[in-house]
Amino acid sequence: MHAFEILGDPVRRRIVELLADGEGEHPAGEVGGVIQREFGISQPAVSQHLRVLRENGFATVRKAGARRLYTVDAAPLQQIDQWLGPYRRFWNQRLDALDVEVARGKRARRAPSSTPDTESDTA
Amino acid sequence: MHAFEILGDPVRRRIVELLADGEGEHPAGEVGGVIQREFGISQPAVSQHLRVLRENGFATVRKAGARRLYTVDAAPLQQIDQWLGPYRRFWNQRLDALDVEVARGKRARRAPSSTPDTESDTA
DNA sequence: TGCTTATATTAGCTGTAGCTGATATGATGA
DNA sequence: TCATCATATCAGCTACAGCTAATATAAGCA
Repeated sequence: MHAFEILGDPVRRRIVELLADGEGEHPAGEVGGVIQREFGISQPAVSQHLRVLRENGFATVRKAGARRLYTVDAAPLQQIDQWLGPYRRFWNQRLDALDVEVARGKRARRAPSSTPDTESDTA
Repeated sequence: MHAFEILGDPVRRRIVELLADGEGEHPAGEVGGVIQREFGISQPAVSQHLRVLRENGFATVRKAGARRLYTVDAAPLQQIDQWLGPYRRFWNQRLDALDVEVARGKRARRAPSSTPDTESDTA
């Protein structure tokens, strides 16, 4: 199941956001409570979404007594980030021309930028 | 309809890839042919996917005689890129810790993040 | 004019994702 | 040992995404 498909669901997207909020682990109930309030869905529904996230590498669980502590795993997100790679040129080429220095955070020491593009396609 | 949902479908994902391949415009039939071969679906199916992409800002069309020339529009992709923003720390901090010096080519001495949580939950 | 080519639209079918209610599992405290 | 949390699982329902076959639209060509 592709990462995009997983995040296609707004509930799962929100769960990932909640899991990534703050550092470290979040008990299922904590996240679940928020989701149930925000989306008006039942506890099993949330649990099923958590399962999908688990089974697809978006989260890992650890048992702590009766609780299940969830941690977000960013690997699939990074995968999306990589898929996005080739398309960045579409909005980067504008930035390049206009204000690459500003975008970088004024860290330009000198302005040598002799080779701004590694591959110049002449297509 | 959220960008993730659009790209959740493998056919649409592939269409976006094909549209972004090379520079500029692609006739519907060209893309459609590839898709039909790769996925074994009908022409209307492709056309419907193209419609979804159109209506959600992933592509624009121009009529050229009997042809429809499609161009990818990266705006929704950029939106995803932005959504991804907060999660980059997960794979960037590893880079930071491990080989930021290698990557940057010089030694960057970072102060340890003394305030990890900006907002304490008082809700 | 009519045939063909390129593409879109429509109507209708079907599989399945996501939901709920009920229930299982297992830790916890009295 | 039992009642009670915390969470997961299961069975079954339903809406809808994506498909196809048929057809519409419109341009190109003889």
